[in-house]
Amino acid sequence: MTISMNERSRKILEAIVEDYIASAEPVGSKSVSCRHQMGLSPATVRNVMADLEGMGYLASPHASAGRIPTDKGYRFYVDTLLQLRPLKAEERERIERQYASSDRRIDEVLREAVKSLSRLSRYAGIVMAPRVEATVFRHIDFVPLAPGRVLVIFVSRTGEVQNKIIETGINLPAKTLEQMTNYLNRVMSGLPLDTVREKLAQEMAQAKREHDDLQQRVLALSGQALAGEDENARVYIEGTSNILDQPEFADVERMRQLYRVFEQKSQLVDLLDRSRRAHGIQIFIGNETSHSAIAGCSLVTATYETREGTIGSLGVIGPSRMPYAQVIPIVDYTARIVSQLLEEEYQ
Amino acid sequence: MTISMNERSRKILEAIVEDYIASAEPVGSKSVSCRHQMGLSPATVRNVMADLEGMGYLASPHASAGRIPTDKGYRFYVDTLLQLRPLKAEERERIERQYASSDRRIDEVLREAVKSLSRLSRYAGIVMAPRVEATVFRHIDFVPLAPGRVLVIFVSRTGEVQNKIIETGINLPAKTLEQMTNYLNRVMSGLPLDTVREKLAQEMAQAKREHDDLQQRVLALSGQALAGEDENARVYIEGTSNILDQPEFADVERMRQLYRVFEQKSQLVDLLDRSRRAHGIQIFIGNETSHSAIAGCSLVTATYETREGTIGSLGVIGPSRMPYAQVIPIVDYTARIVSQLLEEEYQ
DNA sequence: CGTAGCACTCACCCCGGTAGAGTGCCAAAG
DNA sequence: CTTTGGCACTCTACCGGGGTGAGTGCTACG
Repeated sequence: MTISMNERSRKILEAIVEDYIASAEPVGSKSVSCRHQMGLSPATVRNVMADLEGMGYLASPHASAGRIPTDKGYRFYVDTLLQLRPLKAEERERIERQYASSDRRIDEVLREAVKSLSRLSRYAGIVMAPRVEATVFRHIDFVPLAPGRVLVIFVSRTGEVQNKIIETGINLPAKTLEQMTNYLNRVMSGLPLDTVREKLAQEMAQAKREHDDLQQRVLALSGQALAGEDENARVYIEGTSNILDQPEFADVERMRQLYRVFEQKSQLVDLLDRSRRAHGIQIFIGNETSHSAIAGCSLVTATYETREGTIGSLGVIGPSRMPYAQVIPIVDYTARIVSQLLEEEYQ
Repeated sequence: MTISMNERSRKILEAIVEDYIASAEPVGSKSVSCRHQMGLSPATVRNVMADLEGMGYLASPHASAGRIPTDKGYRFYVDTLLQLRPLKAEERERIERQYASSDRRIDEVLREAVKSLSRLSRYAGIVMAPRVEATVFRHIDFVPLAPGRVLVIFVSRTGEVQNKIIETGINLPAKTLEQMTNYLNRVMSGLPLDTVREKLAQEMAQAKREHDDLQQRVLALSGQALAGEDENARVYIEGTSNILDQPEFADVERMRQLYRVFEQKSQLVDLLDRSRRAHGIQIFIGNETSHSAIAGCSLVTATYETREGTIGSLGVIGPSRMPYAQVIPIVDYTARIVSQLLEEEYQ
């Protein structure tokens, strides 16, 4: 009764995880010994399986069913057993084609990415857009809509447009707004947004000293327009109904829980944000997410980035019983393509 | 065996529909005769129920269950039996408060509306934004992003912002763009979008005659930017997971179908568009939608409008077994509030 | 025309029996 | 000491049957 993970145990764990991924049914000793002709009798496999269960890699739903992998089992599989199935040229091409028609603006690209992820993985695609803070100032514009109400439009270098209507209280003359537009566009262009914020604050202080009330107000406007947006609105999800086809979600209560999570998004924001802080591919399995509502689910994520650093993350969410060997390359390649498209925009 | 709908039959139909709405269980003759003490024995009620079934207002799931309303039954109930339960002052206030923080821009207002609808009805809220064609030109802006790529921003009178990146092929000088911006903003401001389109076409023709290639190109840009957007993107849905709580969706297959519809949206676009063409409250019950995927569901919609006419529609989607008496006033009042908020924007 | 009574019909639940899959353990073989 | 074959055991899933209860349809009567 070895308590170590020798070569044989690993092979058997691998076989079980892969069988279970393929069939969604508890795997028994016999099927392992037969289908993976490794010259071992069912009895031997049974012994090993008992060990693996003792070590926490497998669990049995009930006494006389086969075994299914635990979260720990999946983790071990993903970390040390998994052999990625690289994408075929035609698959890579298919991914690339997806973006051909897109207008290369970041939100367009991300929207295509989320569609592509869900279609290819047959699970739910999930993408988190960069925080506005991470963007670079390109252009600002004030459009007076009515006395006391101004629409502020802000464009980032990558062509993202943010806009906000601000109640100014008093009526700002169009002339002042125009002058201010020109000034800001000249001075701030090309600066990262946090720098822009600082500068605005400085200029406001100066305007105050000079008792230039009008200018102070317009600067305040700009500051408001650049204020951070709703975190949850930055998450795109698509293909959630794919997950409904999975047998593990035949249970209505679990579906409900999962859809609450999709609708609420905040837990996804949390995970994608954690992923963003890391680098490259990351995998959250089941309870590792520490969000019990998505127990039984895994998240495969990757970061997308430009040469100025990581700017966001994207991935796939599906049942823990997921063909990681295929999903990981899909997520990985999508992240690369997205990075590349955005990089081109940066010039 | 009367084949007419006399007062008594109507009362009984009403009782059955309301009991079924409240309980989600087939209602039997006894419970009708008891709970609605109308001085009739179960046997009499049975006779009437048999008639109602014969006329197609009721159906029995199987021989010895009670009866449930058919689509036709709901239709009759809604059209001639239903007594609306008007909103209490506090409920109206609660709806209004929802919009207090919104920035009154149309998409903000609609986003609040869809949230409010789903929260109040406890079903899914659904809102369709106006078509761009219905809006009035307010402002256009060109932001050169890179040589050969221009971001075109278009603002409607209500402060909606649409933007699009256009590949121009050749490099348009900033000067030309600026002149053109000024010109277009002067000439087009306040015109409805279809008029703007026509005018653009005229001006392009003229530029062509005058061999003013640059100007012709910029005009073409503007035209492209005003092109219609994706229909499906105009639909907001929220609170879909509310529907999962309904007992009629305990069946996984139906949930799947429904979620496919929510994700795909095109069928909803169709219904909301039909609703928009009508006036005021409209109710689609079950198969009346002629979309079999949402069988068993009803849609309560209303149009929102300004003094210039109907611009969009909003409503609630839930099971046909829906407390119409409460849902209809909610939808109605929401549409009024939205109309009013937008009207204020129009000045 | 309304009502009471009665036989009938299903869906639902609980039961017990069975088949099948898979395990755990043990003793024998390599 | 490891592997294997054998065997008893366990537990689930599946089936068929009887009982129960709700609700109906029909008929006869006031």
